[in-house]
Amino acid sequence: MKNSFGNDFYEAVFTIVRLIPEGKVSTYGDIARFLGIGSSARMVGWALNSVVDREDVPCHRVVNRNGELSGAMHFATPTLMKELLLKENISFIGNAVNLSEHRWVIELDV
DNA sequence: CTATTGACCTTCT
DNA sequence: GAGAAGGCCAATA
Repeated sequence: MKNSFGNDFYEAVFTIVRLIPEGKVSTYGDIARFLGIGSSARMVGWALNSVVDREDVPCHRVVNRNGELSGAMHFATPTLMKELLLKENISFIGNAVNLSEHRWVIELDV
């Protein structure tokens, strides 16, 4: 079946991450769920791993359910992710993002 | 080809 | 409320 993303789960993730507005962040689970949880949130991270070199996809705007920068270690530098988020005026709670203020909800209802 | 790990989340005990 | 286990799909060894 040719779902909107059913063809390429990866492209779907890239597309959504690319649509993340500035100063907002999304979570792996939310994205995976939006796609239909057909592959688990894990695949989302793997997909992003292929995009770390691509500046078209702000992987730094994607964090885990806890708001922690889980994939920060996979970036060029372990602090690059935090730095980028800080430049976006994103609030930080210790080592995690303030999801209460920057949790971007996918346009499911909007 | 089989086994293990991996940027995770949900649910049961 | 906290902790542990399972599940999902894919890639790498």
